[in-house]
Amino acid sequence: MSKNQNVSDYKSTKQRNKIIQVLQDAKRPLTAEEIYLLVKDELPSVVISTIYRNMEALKNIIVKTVYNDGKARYALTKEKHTHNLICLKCTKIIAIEKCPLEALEKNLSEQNSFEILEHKLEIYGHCKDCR
Amino acid sequence: MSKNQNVSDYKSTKQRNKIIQVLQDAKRPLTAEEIYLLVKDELPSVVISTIYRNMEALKNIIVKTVYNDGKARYALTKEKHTHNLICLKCTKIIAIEKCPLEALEKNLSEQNSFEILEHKLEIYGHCKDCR
DNA sequence: GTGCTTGCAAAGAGTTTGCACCGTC
DNA sequence: GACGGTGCAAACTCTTTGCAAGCAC
Repeated sequence: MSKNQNVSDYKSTKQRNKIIQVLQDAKRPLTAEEIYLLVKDELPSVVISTIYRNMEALKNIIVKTVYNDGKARYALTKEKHTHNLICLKCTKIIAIEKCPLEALEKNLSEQNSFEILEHKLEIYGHCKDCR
Repeated sequence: MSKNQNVSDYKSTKQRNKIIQVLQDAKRPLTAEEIYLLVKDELPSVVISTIYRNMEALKNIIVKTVYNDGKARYALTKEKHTHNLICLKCTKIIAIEKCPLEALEKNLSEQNSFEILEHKLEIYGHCKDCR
């Protein structure tokens, strides 16, 4: 029944705490390397496998999404569920406030006898500045 | 101005023709390895880099989507635009007939001053047999 | 002290690329 | 015959894993 604020049953380490803080501060999902570089600012000895292992260890509070560039992005699930508009020119990422799928999942689920657990939506195009 | 049925300006080779045929016959997006194995049935000497190079060469008629398992899937764009329900247990893939986003793109585009060129939607959960 | 976590190094998976030969146009 | 396509092998990127030392509880 133990349940800490952030990490439920995991040990609290400098690396883990900083990783969570980096994700909390992030405005958008981050790649493992982006997390690594931000953590490294404060903990220079950290290695990238520590990032990957924590993404696995903390998977209950993290969502992973692989983008079309082949790199996974990670974000805290406690942050509100978002999708992104991704600019193909400048790679800017714009969050969509309201998930457009909530209303549709019930129908999809019933029509296909499929229990929906999660979904991935990314929209690619050109942002205002790059059009 | 030359424009063939399938391949517009590209050379027609045994490998390329078979790759396109495999994609035309496929009921769902295929990984490079799946394409490779199907092509190999008929052309045993084919190598997987030929698949990847053709995915690049034919990118005007192919859509690539990277799933959360880190593998890219490829499908012909001429096939009708689909999204998939992906079972997390048996990895079965069920196509969704009607794109639920068409109706929403206009709003999203206007609200964010974003020119939408393509989108990716995958839904994960448990299929009828795995629930 | 026990067991999870880390750093380091090496291995794996998926994908890309250099090169010489081959086949299409 | 020229040029793009292919097979082969090696390289590259992202991610995962084995191991011994370190740290949290």
